[in-house]
Amino acid sequence: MESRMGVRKPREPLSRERALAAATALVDAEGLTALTMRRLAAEVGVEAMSLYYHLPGKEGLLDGLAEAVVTEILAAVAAVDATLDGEDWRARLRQRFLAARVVMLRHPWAPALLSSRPNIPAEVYAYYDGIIATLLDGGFSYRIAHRALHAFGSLALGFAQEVFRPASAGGQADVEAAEAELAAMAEQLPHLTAMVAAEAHDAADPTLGWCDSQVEFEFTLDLLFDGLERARG
Amino acid sequence: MESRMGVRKPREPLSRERALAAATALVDAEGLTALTMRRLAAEVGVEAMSLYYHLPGKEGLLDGLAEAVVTEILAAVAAVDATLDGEDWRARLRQRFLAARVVMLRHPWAPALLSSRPNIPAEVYAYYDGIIATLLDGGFSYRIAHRALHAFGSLALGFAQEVFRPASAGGQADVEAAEAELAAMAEQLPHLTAMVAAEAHDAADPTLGWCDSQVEFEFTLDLLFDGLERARG
DNA sequence: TATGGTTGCCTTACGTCGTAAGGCAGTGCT
DNA sequence: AGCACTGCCTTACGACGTAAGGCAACCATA
Repeated sequence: MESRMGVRKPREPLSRERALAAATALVDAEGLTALTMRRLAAEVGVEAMSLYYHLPGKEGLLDGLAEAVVTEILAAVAAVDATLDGEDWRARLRQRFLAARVVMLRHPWAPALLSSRPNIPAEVYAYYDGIIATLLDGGFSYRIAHRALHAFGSLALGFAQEVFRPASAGGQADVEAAEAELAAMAEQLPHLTAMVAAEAHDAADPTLGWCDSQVEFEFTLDLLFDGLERARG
Repeated sequence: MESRMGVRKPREPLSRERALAAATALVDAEGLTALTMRRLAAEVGVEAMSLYYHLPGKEGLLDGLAEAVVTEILAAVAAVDATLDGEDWRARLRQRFLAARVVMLRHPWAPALLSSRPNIPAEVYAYYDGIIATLLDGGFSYRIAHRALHAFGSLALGFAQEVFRPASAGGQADVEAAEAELAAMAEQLPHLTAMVAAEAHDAADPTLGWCDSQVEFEFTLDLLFDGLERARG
């Protein structure tokens, strides 16, 4: 027996999801700089400090936003991928990237947000796992799959920072946390973890951007040079 | 006859250059978030508001920082390029990129800074002009040179934002200002301006990142796919 | 030598930001 | 009845960028 005293619902109680949805709408409409705690609070009809009951602070809010975008990308990619059963790796990868791009165009602030986040959202790993899976399915070795990921750069998520690794500014703890997190969901990222294992990176670098070694850089360089030479006409 | 009354110079009077040098040192040591007007002022032994005599505000400070990094890149690139007279385009481009990368590794904050600037520093145009010159010298058409620039992405300046164009948030004025600026130094950017003219972009898009059209995106995609296919082994 | 403008730095103050600390009404469980 | 918890609020603090204005030292000119 639920209480049903008023025809007017006084207010549904606000949740992390509602807050994040409002934040996304705000940022879509007015850009990242418009997103302040007070402003978002006003947007959902609440005072600033009330947000802290549902979100762990501004950074947590931004993390949530980033997570939400990647989730949206994940969904879009999964949708197109499901329609491409018979296709080869090129067609599949192409459609994946194009689908991700559509989401990015809907949220132009996403690349800047993602590249500014000190810790990589967990969903990003899942996204990359799907790319790796497609490559492996296409007959690529772990090594080339790895290098391909680097080479794709900004085509995958709309941004790329070859040199800069935000985690490097965050100290050792963040790296360890990222490692632990990655290990925790290893069975959900079979291809990624297998690739990392196969590549046998130094233990300190188990994510996907830090191994910005000279060799990755030059591999991409040569890939592009070769392609351009052929296109020179 | 200059006045020379004291053995002790009371203080040399602080300049834009000294302020920018201090800012660079600060950011190298403690990251972009440590750069505040008050902190920088303290660093050069002055009160915060005194900085406004030499710099037009925080944004102007960041612009100056960005300009300084690109200038450093420009110098490094010019130095190596001078030693590569007989080499082909591949070797020259490679050394250019690697030289730029060294500077980036010295200033890990540079990609984030550059990608966050609402207006592209003028020096960036000069940098791209040099790349285009190398490509043209290597026998490339303006069209392929243009697409090559897009394909290089983050290899050139350490970052790339395929979708996001900061200027889009800045309104019309910024685009016009950029156009005017570019036109003003057209004779210093012969290859860039020639390429833009040859490509006949829509008048609204004369810079280097905005033409992030589907075709550029897919060109890069195919370039990489072709290269990867050959590397598949 | 007196004077007035310019240069370089300072003090004070305002509005905005994120958020710590604590209050207070409503709900549900014991 | 009592109490804990939930969800929101008020107040307040320190840090930020910067507008407004003051003040001393310098310099050129009369």
